[in-house]
Amino acid sequence: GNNVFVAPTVTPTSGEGGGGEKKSTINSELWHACAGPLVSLPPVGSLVVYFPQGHSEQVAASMQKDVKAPIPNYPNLPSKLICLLHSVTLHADAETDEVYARMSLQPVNPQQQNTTLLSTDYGLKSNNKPQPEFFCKTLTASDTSTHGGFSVPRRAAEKIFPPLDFSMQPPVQELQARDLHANLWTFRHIYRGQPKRHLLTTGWSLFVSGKRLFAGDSILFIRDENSQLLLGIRRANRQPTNISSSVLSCDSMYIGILAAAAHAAANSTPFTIFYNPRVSPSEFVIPLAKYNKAIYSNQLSLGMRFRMMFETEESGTRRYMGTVTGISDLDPVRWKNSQWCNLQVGWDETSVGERRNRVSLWEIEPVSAPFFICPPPIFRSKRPRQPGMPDDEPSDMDNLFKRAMPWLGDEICIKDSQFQNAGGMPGLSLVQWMNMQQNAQNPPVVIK
Amino acid sequence: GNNVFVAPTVTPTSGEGGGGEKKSTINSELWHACAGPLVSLPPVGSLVVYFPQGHSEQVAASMQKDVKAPIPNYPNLPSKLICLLHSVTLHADAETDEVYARMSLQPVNPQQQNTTLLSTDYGLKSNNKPQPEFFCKTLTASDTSTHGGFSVPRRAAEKIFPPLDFSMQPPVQELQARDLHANLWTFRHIYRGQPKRHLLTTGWSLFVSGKRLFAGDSILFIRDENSQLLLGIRRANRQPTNISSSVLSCDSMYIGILAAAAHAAANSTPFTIFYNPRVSPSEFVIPLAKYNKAIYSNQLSLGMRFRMMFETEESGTRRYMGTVTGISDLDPVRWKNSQWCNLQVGWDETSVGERRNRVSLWEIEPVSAPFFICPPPIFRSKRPRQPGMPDDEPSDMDNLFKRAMPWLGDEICIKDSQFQNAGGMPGLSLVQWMNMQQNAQNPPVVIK
DNA sequence: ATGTTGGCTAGAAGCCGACAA
DNA sequence: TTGTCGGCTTCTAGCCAACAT
Repeated sequence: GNNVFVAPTVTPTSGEGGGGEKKSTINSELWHACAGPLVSLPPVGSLVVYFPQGHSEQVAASMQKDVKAPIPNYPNLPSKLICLLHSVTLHADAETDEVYARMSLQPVNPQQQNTTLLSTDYGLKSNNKPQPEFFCKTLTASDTSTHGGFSVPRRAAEKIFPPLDFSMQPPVQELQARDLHANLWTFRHIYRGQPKRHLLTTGWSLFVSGKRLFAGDSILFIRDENSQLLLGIRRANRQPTNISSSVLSCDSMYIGILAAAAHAAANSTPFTIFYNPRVSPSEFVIPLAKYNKAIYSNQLSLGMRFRMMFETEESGTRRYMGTVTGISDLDPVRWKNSQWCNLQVGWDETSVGERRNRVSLWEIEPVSAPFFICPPPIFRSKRPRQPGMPDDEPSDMDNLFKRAMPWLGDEICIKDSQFQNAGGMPGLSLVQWMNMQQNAQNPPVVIK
Repeated sequence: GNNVFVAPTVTPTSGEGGGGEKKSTINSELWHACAGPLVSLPPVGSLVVYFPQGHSEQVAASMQKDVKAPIPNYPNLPSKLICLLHSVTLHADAETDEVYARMSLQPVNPQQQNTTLLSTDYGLKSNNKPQPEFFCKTLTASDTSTHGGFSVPRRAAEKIFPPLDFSMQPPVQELQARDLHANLWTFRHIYRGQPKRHLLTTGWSLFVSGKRLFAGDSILFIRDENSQLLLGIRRANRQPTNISSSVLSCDSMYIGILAAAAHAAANSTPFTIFYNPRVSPSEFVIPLAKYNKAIYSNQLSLGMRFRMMFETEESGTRRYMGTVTGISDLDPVRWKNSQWCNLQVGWDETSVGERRNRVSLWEIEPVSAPFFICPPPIFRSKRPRQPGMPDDEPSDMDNLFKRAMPWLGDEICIKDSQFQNAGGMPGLSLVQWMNMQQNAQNPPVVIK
């Protein structure tokens, strides 16, 4: 194809405009490994849809508090903003290793669309980056106790760690791995016991106490492209971290988010947001192409069946089946006609930990296609799907879409200042698109 | 006097309006001991002057970042707001034990002054609350090392701790003290060694590691009114704590503060702020009476000599002499005619750690009085003042002011809805006062 | 294949007075 | 009066294989 220039999602510096928060030197593969398999950041230079409501909910989730407060209305702040994504930098909290991304967004002013709006010459999301070799293990009580070391899953040790010299008795080596802040950690890796197993001994307890890990937290190791060992952590869903920064009230935080977005929207100036994938209940910066694909391709209806990806314990993915049980605004007063999490859903398997009961249209894969009532059997996967098994290949529906509407692919390439080439709907100007949004808020929705 | 009802500065609940941040169960004496001897919170129900600029600077100080960013202008947000102080609750950060206060402020709308604006029937600042017995010690290397315990200053142990049974050999007892979160800490208190000294042994190291204390940090003990032992900590000025909350950009924080204040000012609705006394470079919520006393009583001039209180190492106070070297806005663009920190000053003693080079008029005590060139010798303290000695009794100038203008006392009592009784200038209505503020921003200033 | 436990040991934590400052 | 140190003791951290699941 035309993927001659590959723009990395991460820009190594963050020194523009309002920034200066902190320089990003984070390894991108490690960041994504920590963020989880479902998190993908929109490519720099592309158009995205920003939902202030979802942004607020991220703040709400990081406190343990609901919004519903005497927050001023921003009548000029719509429930969604189309923005140009200027930059994305990856970060990790110095205290907790929590990963987050800093994005600079510039609201697109319809009047300016024919000027040099899309002056960045390209923005590309490479979907075919190889998933790096990695493993993820949830720490047991024994792993975190002071009594011993870390028991390494056999597969993991053989896949990720440098091979041991098995002529030694017992086989031992020194392991070195860098964390998100590029700090080096050293472990003694030994293969011993009856039956034999891989263990990390000396150095392990320093790591556990240094990172303040507890049973239930997870550790993950990956090898980067230079086959250097990297390590990250994921904490269990403990009580929200930032009880409050002791310097800023929750109210001010909410207001700050909304005021910043409203001001940026009014002036078409860039603003800065933080996206914390493991705190946010749902993404709130969506590639415009993904949004359009979902809104204009899916026949949405009550009772509709769909599938949706979730993350597994071991950082894999699997799909769950669900049914749309309601279509309504999450906050009909403040965010009327927002499409962010406006679907109430039920799940086929109620078994394991409660799943979200509100999702957005672009998060789900309808099982009834807009063009076929049921996909022809020839497109179905050969082996029967097993519940609980990893399910990583693209879904049948994805393939269907790609055949039916090749212009809606996952790869977006912006080559000039034309709206439609930046992810917009084909044949529509941005002004037309936004008029559609205002006049008919849920265009192709059919309520049975 | 008429101090029949004594309103505590702390309201035990915080469940009003936009609140719900966290319930405050903090011991007021301990909070103030941790905050330091110079921190006094305005009484609930009184009028205060709020400086958005100072509030911004508190946020700036808690990050390591200057403001100067693409922050929208709030043309309707003046450099100072007169507010009714609805509530004050005391808090302590769960992670760091940092103390801070949550204040609910309602901007006073001049049009409403004759209505039920001051419906709270009183608001009283009792200045004669006895300073509780306390001591404060900066931890040494030995105190924080794992090699031993804590060496208790002799005076401190005898004044604060329960008396030992000196018939025992050696005298020992178990000590229990609660921290700001009401957690109980237990220490073995022993009097031994050659020469004899008070030590905390068993339990001490748990405390040090639990609170993550290092040499240079301070610990303080007080006895509350029930002679229960309480303990607090004060950290040395390490790098700012909240590097950023990983969920909110600095920009949004600044904007949030300003937008919240602007919205509240426009609608005369309450808003919430956090005041962190050990982070803020200077108070930004000033009792209106204190402000007026300073603005209308002090003949301000370049080269003026003054004294100002500072906190000592051991949490005492002493005064330093200084000279006004300049009068200018700290930020003439954004905060024109703000009186917050608009005095540039130099200090007589340049010796110990750099003192602030910008202060506000209400923080200083002019040495040349408006009524006397030099106070008559009869008012002078009998014993000569020694530099470096604690200096706790009211200054001569304070006494002079109290004799000359008894209505400007430290105790403010609001009995009805009259502006002047709530701390305003005698004989002036609030509208007149605000007009003065707008027309002649620095009324009695004389530039030589 | 891997979580937990008892046994053992090396080394850190921690109590003490000596000795300054 | 109190900070630091050497000496000594105690106890936990931490390595090991056995055993259980």
